[in-house]
Amino acid sequence: MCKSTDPKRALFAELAAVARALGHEHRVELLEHLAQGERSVEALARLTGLSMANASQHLQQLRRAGLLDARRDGKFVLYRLADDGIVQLMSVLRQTAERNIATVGALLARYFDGRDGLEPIGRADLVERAQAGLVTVIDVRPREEFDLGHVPGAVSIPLEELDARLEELDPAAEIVAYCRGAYCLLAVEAVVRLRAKGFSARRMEDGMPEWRAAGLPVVAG
Amino acid sequence: MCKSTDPKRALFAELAAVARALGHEHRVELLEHLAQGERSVEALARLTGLSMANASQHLQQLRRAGLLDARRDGKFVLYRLADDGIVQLMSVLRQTAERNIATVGALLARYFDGRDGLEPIGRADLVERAQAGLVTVIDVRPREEFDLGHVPGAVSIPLEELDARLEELDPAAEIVAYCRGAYCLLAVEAVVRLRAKGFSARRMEDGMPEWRAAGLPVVAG
DNA sequence: TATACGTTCAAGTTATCGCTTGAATGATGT
DNA sequence: ACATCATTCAAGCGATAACTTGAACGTATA
Repeated sequence: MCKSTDPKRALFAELAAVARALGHEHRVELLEHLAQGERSVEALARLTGLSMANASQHLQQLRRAGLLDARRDGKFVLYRLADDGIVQLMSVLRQTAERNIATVGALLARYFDGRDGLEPIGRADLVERAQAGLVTVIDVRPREEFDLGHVPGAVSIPLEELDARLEELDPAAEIVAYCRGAYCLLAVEAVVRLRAKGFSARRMEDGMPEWRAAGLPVVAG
Repeated sequence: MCKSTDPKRALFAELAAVARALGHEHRVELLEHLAQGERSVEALARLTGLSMANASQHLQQLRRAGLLDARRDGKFVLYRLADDGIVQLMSVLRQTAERNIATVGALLARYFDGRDGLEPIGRADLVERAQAGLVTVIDVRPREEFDLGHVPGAVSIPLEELDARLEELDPAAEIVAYCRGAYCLLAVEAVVRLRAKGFSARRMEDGMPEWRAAGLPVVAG
């Protein structure tokens, strides 16, 4: 039979340990933020609404599971994903959840279909049409995140500034908005507002982390 | 900002719930067995060494997470994976664990490198060479699992019978063995024994569940 | 109908997890 | 050296998960 049951068991235990690290709402949220780039504990605590001590503990748990790396920069400790493959792991987890959990489907239907009728545009299509000059790509995340890395050629228009900067956009071109990922609602909101103003707008599938994970070029600064 | 924080939180919670379902050694092992095909609670309890009540509870937990389906057949309740994509989820989880956890690498090194020097053969290569008649494919799992589904053209030689059935194998052909998956050691053991007898033997990458998940043909019965 | 068997349920114990609070550590700037 | 700030550690509480035991449920066989 499978000769040594010990190492098999140990492997199962390791897999379970990694899975358990993903097995908490707050840690999933932390990873979602960290998929954007490295962040300090304080920034993550603020973004998630967790106490510093609590955020720190969850981050250390993720680090112990091998999902995060930490480095010190001055008085801050910056965490980041240990590996770009972790985005893929989150993505597959999300797909599984979407397929299997009725409530997820319902949530998505409620918050996407009703607000954003059109299918999102795929990354490959987007690259093609952007090169042909057919689309204007806008990045609706906060400028801080834009600076850390964005789609080449994209214009930074944080959602708060969108209404004030409509005149910058070409009404003849199709506008494609993107933000942090499949479940970030920034881009959905942007599309809804743009359509209300008569623009032809769609959102890009997923968001920055998946773009990066797909090996597509990223511009920083 | 991201308009409603509620649905986002709910989504994180759902992802975490799925991950938490994978977050126990025994449930990972159960899924690994179920990747081979549907099994009764009794069979799974026997395979894993768990008590029936305990196995039942873990299975129900996996079912609640949407990872398993159950159906009744006579006095047995048969569980199976709710979705072939779950094999992919397990696979990505394994890859992440391998990349990130030193101990997993060490375990693999200890139990594979020392026993099975050659790289495993990829599925695409295997299909090609099998069609050209260059290799003999053997399935070293118990016959019960072979019957539930195997690689077309493969010969069922459970590991226990291998030594007694060496004369069936062509010493001139290359022999490729496969079993349940990347961490099943049946095929590794078979390769070691065959090489000791002078055969040219390798193992196939991964195993039956991944073959099935890759969309390659499967023969049953 | 009665019995056997596989499975699930319910209750109870032990261990672990998540969170808060308050103190300790480590780097920075005056 | 001192104060400041970001982070981590340590202790304690409440909640949840894992496992065992014994009983209940459903289905097939005598």
